[in-house]
Amino acid sequence: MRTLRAGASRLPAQIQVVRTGAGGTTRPAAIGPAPRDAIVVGECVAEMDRLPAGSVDLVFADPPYNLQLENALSRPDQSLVDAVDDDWDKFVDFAEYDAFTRAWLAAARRVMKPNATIVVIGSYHNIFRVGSILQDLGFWILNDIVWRKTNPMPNFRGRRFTNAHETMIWAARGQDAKGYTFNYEALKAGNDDCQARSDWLLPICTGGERLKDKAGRKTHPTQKPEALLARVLIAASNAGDLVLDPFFGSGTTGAVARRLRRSYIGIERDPSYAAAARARIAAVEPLDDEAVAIAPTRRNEQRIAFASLVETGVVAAGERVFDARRRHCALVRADGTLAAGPAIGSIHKIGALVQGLPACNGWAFWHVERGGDLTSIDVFRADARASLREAAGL
Amino acid sequence: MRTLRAGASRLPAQIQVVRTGAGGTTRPAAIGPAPRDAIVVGECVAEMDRLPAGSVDLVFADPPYNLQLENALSRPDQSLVDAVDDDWDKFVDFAEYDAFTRAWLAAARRVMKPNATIVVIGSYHNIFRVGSILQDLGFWILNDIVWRKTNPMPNFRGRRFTNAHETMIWAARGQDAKGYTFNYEALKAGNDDCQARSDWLLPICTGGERLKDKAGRKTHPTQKPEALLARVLIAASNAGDLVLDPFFGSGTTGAVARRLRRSYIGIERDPSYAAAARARIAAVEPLDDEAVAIAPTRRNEQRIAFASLVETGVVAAGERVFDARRRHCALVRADGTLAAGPAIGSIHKIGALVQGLPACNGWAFWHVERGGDLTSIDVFRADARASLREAAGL
DNA sequence: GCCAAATTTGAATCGATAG
DNA sequence: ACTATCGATTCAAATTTGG
Repeated sequence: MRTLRAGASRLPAQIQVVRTGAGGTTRPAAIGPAPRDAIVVGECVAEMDRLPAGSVDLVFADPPYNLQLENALSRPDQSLVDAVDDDWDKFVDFAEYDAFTRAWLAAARRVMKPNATIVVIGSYHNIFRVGSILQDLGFWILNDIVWRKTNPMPNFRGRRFTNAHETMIWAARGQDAKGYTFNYEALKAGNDDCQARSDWLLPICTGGERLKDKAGRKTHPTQKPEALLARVLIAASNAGDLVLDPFFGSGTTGAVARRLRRSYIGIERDPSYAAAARARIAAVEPLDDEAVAIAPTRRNEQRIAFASLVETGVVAAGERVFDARRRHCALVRADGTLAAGPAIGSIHKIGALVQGLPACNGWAFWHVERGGDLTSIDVFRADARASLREAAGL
Repeated sequence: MRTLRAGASRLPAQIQVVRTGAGGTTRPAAIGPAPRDAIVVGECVAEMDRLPAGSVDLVFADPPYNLQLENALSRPDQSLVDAVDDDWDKFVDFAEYDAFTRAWLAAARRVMKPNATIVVIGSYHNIFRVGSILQDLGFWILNDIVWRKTNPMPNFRGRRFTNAHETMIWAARGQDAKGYTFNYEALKAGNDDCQARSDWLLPICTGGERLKDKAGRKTHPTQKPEALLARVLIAASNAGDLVLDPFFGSGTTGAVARRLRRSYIGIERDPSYAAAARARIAAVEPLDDEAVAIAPTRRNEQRIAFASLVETGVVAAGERVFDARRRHCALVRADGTLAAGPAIGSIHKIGALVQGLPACNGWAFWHVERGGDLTSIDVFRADARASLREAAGL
């Protein structure tokens, strides 16, 4: 349970709902600056075509699964399973589903920034079509991610394995897009300092989180858990980023985006879903900046030159550096290079040379003698960074 | 360890190796009764075309994955990863891979009995192509099954999630094939009387099971674990059934089939792989008829990430954690890290930092306020474990 | 011989930047 | 588009080496 704090009740005035004309048929034009924190009622391809190219940082899509249910399914006690039988999940054949998929993925790709990524969730009914078309359109798959459900619906007929997972495909806009957002360090720190895997274990959406009408019927048949979206947004976006969800449904993406201080655009063709999403998001309290700011990573830390350690005397010119087991050693020169026999070069080059390797991280490899023990030169780099931060008033 | 029993040492006289003419180009004809317990050296499409239609009970296929590796990958210690760079995994583009896939799947479909099923394993590189083509050819997908690896290769660059699983697609010959084999009760009985799920946790193939040459080099780059094949054969075939593997490789399918008293046909185009498979299978001791039952693995999967407690709201992002005597405190961030002043890191790292210690068990150290009192976060971890066990039906 | 420590390895579409 | 440089990056399990 989340409790309200001071300021919690302020309304999200920035939430807008844009409506297409009745019928919601194709209607291009628009292409101003992309709206932020908006729900658009309309067809997703037409509405994406109205957004400016290269404007969103992340796409999360939960498209129709193209379930092929021919008969009603009943439980062993003869009660009826409330299956997905909505019009939006009816496709005549694979060709039609493929054409639909190609259209919305192409539209999504246009509005993605060059370094944006896309996450599409699906089941075996549709995910192979989606994955193939993603590849055909030039997307570059980064991972397929398995959402393992702690509490899946059992297989009542006993003719298959319990369908206990869904699959997400995470893809960059293209093979050359190397600068995509992946908050590796944050995910690792949140996972007992162990790198995050491609299989995620999470419960399905139930209980108080599941939207229901007054009669207790679920508002949307495939509402995704907020925990799933939270992990997606934390992994592949930063605070302030713009997240597009072309199949907004009950608005889980918007609710989590607002809580994590991302902006969102949700496109939904059913006005009643859009209304439910709007009310839901309005009740969300964004987290404090501090709770969602990007964790600093080693990648974006201040660079320290080994030469500056020598200049300041932290490591003395003329002393010797060793590897952790004293199998190799080298001489520190006044200009911040090392000498090993006739060879002179950077801490990395000489580290690689003495080991006969193509490369080496000299910061991790070399140590100096302090009080009889060996101390990694990386310790002195960390000290230098700390004093730099202090000097900067942090 | 399997011990030899009376009659155990009889040689598998029925193992035959059939060879195509040199070059192994297309060579139809044949179509007598299907061979049993045979390894055929040749191209899989041509060799399948020589088998009679409707003759096999199960197809297991581990086709080339179409990896598209451009550069060498080295570990942090500069050792080189032995990547798959074999000729059989070279395709110029997706179109060529698709044509190849369509050809072998169509050939396999012809030789399947009406109620036969097929299992194809792959990774995100190829599985979406395979799944789409299966559907296009009229196969009816029954499940996608996730093989979760207990010991996957880590992601060395920190740019993606650890690729910790592979995907199998299990499909019937067509939508109308209702009489396929699925040993539901056996799987359930072997799984603590709990329905078998679509996610399987198994180690990769290492140790004594991994075939190696005299120099210690692995015989085949992608040898699958026998436990995986055993579960497939137990689930989708019966003793005496004929199992076809068109990409036989090191012969895992044949070895497990022989042990579980199924017959097999293995097609392999590389004579040296076929020879290794033949020797391997000859050493396998078939189980007693009654012993052909299930040995399920339920491994400890108790690891709970602090991030998952935050995602599910058990611990709220934005709240504060304290040590038992409230001498230290930190802020819970949405990604499951803690913030103490400017420092951000895991529960362990920040616990160590605030105490000025080199290490700290964050689970034991940190507490949250609940009803005015402090509760150890380890209590919530224990709760999460308990509900996991419950969800697993234990 | 036994236990501890060190080493090896696995289907991988795995950098950024300056010049 | 290319090269050279800097320096960032790993988990589980089996096997080998050392004490």
